[in-house]
Amino acid sequence: MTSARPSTPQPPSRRIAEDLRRQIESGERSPGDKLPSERALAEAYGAARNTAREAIRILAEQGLVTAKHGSGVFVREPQRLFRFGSDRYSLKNRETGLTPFRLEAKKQGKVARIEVPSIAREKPPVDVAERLKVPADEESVVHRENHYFADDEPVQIVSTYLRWDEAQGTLLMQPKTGKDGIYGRLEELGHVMTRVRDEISARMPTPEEAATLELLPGVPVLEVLHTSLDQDGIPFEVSRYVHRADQTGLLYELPVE
Amino acid sequence: MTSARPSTPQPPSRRIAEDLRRQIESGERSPGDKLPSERALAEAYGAARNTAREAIRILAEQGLVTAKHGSGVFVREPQRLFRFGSDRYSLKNRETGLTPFRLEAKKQGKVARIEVPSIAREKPPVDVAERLKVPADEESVVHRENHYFADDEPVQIVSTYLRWDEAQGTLLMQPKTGKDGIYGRLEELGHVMTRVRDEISARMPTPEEAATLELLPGVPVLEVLHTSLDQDGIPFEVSRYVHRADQTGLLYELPVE
DNA sequence: TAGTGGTCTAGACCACTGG
DNA sequence: CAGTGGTCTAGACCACTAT
Repeated sequence: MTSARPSTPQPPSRRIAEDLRRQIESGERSPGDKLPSERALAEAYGAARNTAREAIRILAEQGLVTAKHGSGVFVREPQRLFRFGSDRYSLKNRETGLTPFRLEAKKQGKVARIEVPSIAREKPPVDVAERLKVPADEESVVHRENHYFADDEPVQIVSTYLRWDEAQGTLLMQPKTGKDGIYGRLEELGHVMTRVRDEISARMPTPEEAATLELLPGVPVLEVLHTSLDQDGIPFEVSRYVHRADQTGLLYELPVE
Repeated sequence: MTSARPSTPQPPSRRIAEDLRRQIESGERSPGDKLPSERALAEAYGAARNTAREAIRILAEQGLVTAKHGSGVFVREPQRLFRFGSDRYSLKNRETGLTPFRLEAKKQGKVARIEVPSIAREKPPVDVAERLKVPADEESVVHRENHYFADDEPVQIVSTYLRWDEAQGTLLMQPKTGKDGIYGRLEELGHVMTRVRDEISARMPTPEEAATLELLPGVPVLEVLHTSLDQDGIPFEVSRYVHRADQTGLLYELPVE
């Protein structure tokens, strides 16, 4: 009498989602494959279209499938990961004349493009003010916002904050900052990067970030709040990196003790 | 006649979501506050309940609100972050007699608990095999799975992989591994941790992970694939950490160059 | 133009929470 | 018990994509 093992009889939408998930993970449906249409799924399972649709939503939330309006629902392609390493701040990289991002893009055979949508004097966000040790209630920083693209696809958003009293009237206020970029200029100001502190978290994107990064539903972002410390332990630069997590990984390699 | 600025006349569900989002971000609705019920929202906007429900779903996906079945929808409380640092591997911590997790839990005033649901000889996942430099098609590793709790709330899942030929017949096969934990035993086997490599990514959880970590919808996970290298540069331990991103952050502090 | 996903309506019943 | 979210039905129209 007692049936097999329906410990919790799942609702139809979950059951459909589970079936499809199994098919995808077993390789029965490969990346790029088109799933049956919502209407077809509904009919096959004797359910309403909304129920089939809910099943698709569950899979999309897990990052397994992507809906293309007017076209169909497809099994998501596994993405090659960009890797941003702890060596991205390394001085060695300067010898190449390439920024870390251009270097990584080149490794992946992609064309890097960097936009600088804004450079402005601003009040810093509280977390930035804390780390840069500047007042949060004054326009104490310069905010440089950068957008990074690989083959014209957006990959990361970077907001860099510098002390206004140092950056004022220098190349740090310009889109082109000269040889070795901002770190080159900051070195001339007496700040040699000696230690870095990266605070890493993950979350779902804001609508603005989703739009800028052209993120599909169900793709989180990696946020890195980076602080550069100079030879005297003084923080002289804070940056917030927002990476799309479906194409980006981080790599930290470090000595112990 | 021409209305204000409906550049893209948003569908009602988005409009409702946007309204609520503004209210939350402006502080008009504070963390812990209860939102109007789906039925109330629907009536207020002259929409069907499903439309109001869709608006709530959008906010939940962004991690802004949490639905409590039978109770209501609430503005999510900002979570205090656990911080796992690059010093979690540090030998200094051994002097405290506490593992890094217990140490961090204590800092936060919480009670740590660790479960070891399984220890078994297995075939390693391909990414682990690559890093540990063992064959992927044999039962070449011991897999220790650990679940970590703070005040009985699950915080992270850790899968540790060790070479079978080294772990066989030692305390490394037991839940209690003795003084200084597995690293103590591995040191006795001649492996002094000298460098670590952490590969970090973020993604949505699998259903199993969501269940184990009791994750609410819209919460991603942080995955760290960790490799320990000894004094000869030989990898002797690989671990996969899966953290809930709503309560966990990572901190890496390191010298440059 | 046919087929797809995106959104919506107006109901319904169930499962859970709280007083 | 009343009120809440969770799920479902059976339609409908729209927007987009391919052919």
